Amino acid sequence: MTNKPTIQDVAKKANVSVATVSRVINEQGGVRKPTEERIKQAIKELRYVRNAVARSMVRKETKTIGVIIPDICNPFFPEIIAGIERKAIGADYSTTLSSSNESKKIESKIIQSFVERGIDGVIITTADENGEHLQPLFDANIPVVAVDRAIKHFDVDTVLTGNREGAYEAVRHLIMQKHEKIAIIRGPQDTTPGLERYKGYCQAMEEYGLPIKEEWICDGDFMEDSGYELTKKLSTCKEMPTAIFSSNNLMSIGAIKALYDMSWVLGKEVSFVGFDDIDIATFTNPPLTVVSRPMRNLGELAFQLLFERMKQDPLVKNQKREFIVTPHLIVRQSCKRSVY
Amino acid sequence: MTNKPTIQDVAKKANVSVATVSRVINEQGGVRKPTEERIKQAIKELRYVRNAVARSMVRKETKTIGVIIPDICNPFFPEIIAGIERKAIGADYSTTLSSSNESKKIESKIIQSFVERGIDGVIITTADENGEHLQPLFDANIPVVAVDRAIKHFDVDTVLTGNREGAYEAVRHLIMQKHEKIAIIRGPQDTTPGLERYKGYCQAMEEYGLPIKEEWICDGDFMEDSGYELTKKLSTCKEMPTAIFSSNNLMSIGAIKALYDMSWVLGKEVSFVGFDDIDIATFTNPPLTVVSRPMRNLGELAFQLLFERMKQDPLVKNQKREFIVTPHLIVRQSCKRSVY
DNA sequence: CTGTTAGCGCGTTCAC
DNA sequence: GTGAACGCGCTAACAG
Repeated sequence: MTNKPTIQDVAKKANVSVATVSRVINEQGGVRKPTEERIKQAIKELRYVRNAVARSMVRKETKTIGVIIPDICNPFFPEIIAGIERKAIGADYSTTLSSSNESKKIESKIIQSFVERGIDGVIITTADENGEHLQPLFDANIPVVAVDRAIKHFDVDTVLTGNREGAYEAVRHLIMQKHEKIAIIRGPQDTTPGLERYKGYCQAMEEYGLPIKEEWICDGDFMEDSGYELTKKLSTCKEMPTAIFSSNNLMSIGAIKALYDMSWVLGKEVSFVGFDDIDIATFTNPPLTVVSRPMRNLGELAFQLLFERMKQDPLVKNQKREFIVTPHLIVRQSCKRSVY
Repeated sequence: MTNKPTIQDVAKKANVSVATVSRVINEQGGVRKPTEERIKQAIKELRYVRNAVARSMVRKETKTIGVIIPDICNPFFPEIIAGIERKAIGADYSTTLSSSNESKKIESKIIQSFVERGIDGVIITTADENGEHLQPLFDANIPVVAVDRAIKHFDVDTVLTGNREGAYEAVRHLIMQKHEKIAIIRGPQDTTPGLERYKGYCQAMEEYGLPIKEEWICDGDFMEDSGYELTKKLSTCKEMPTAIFSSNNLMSIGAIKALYDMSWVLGKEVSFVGFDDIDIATFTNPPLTVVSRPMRNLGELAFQLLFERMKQDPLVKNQKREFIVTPHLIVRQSCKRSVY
């Protein structure tokens, strides 16, 4: 960032004023053809590139959006990001990405940095759904879209999945296979996905008059290790479950690993359904039945909503919008009830 | 980004000059305690946050680095990114991420946008190793670090993996299991990883005096589908290979899927080693032997190198540095030579 | 210790 | 059609 030619240099070289150069740079028209050519020539010769910082300064926009996610290594999020970026690049926005590692504190810092930088909008899967820590964003009047997890403290556009329905369908599927003793590995109950998926589980169980033993309810943290540990724990139940519902992808991986390690035979001694599809699903024996959702679409939708906000589309003013994308069950073979 | 209080407002409220406010904001010292307190109070009351754009304008740095990768949905890259971000956040840098989708054209656009935005440095896994399209970065004097793929046209710090050694070890391992007919699913030969891994394969084969049939050499594009298709193709060889070496993670997944679909029995009719570890590796039957590498470290190292460049550390001036991180073989069971 | 002021590079009136 | 000049918010001399 040194000695870069400025609009001044171009103006001088082309024998015009900076105003005229600015006009052709921004394609505002109203410049005679020959002048324009001269300017373009100068730009090329000088290798001039416009300075977005200075431009942001006067325009009061950075054409940049911030994205905050809790864990970039969970394959769910790269898909979301890919969706966001796809749309963003089309709208000529850059994407600044940060991972909070599920820490509210880190998230606050990221937010601070975002508002300092004058980001135009934020898409966030928050580490803390209370959301008071998003205050600075609202102070600065920066539009926010929540993805996958809601935000309680503020009214923001939100893109969620049908968590409850998805979980309900999954458990119902288990029940249809004559399962009655179904355990759940829950996610954090202070997150929308964690709680709603649990509710879906309960709903299905209740609807079919099935009892829910306390020992079948395990609390995980959406990470692989907890899936592993909790599955081991489930194997020690006084009343052994014949099926397990796992609340997310990473915990499913852990769970399956545990099953293998304990020789608790999948699809024979115990059935399994997980929320979110995973690579390993078709490699286990039998393949895993899972709840799947169009992740890339979630990201695209999120950007779309944010974009409208950033443009201050009058149509969407003052109304919180909530989109719930419907997931669907991919039935493979891990739920068949066989001999027990 | 509207009506935000400025340093002026704070100055007025605290009855001092902007210079003094600037001093406390930047913790430069030389301000009497009571004045400082008054200013801090004003900042709090006004909810003032400093404007990084204006600051960048005069400081001529944005405290932002740009990261370009070819495919965010390849789990290899999120790990890299996690490593970069970890270090970056510690050094108080933000990270702007963009995915090129392996397109040189898109990559050029991203680069253009980066230099316009006055990014301080770039970490890139380029879609085109020739690298002429990186010219604008050098025009603008922006330091660059290449990760995983080299850049030919310019001398830049580079972080690579021991691709050849890794592949060599993998193939050698196969040979030690008495395999002689070993096929390779190659990556693009105009990429360092693609080419070097192929060289490692050749080296091992030659060293042990094993012939390489042309039909055993398949050209993939590092994506899952090509792994799938090429494995199918391999099954039609006149002289069937007894082992396959796959050049990357995604192609490995495709390959294994193909094996399953064709009932070409893994670990029995055909052995397998892949470059890069993958989730599914421990779920296949038998589990997959793979070449593994410390991806997060690659990212951390890359940032470290870039950081030194950005600080213009005189120690590193004018020398291109190249780091090669050694991979290692994780031996599982997919290579045992059994009955054929 | 604190204040004044000159830019940083650009977009935008408002004249010409 | 084109140009001159102001100001965006801040930092960095330089004065006091």
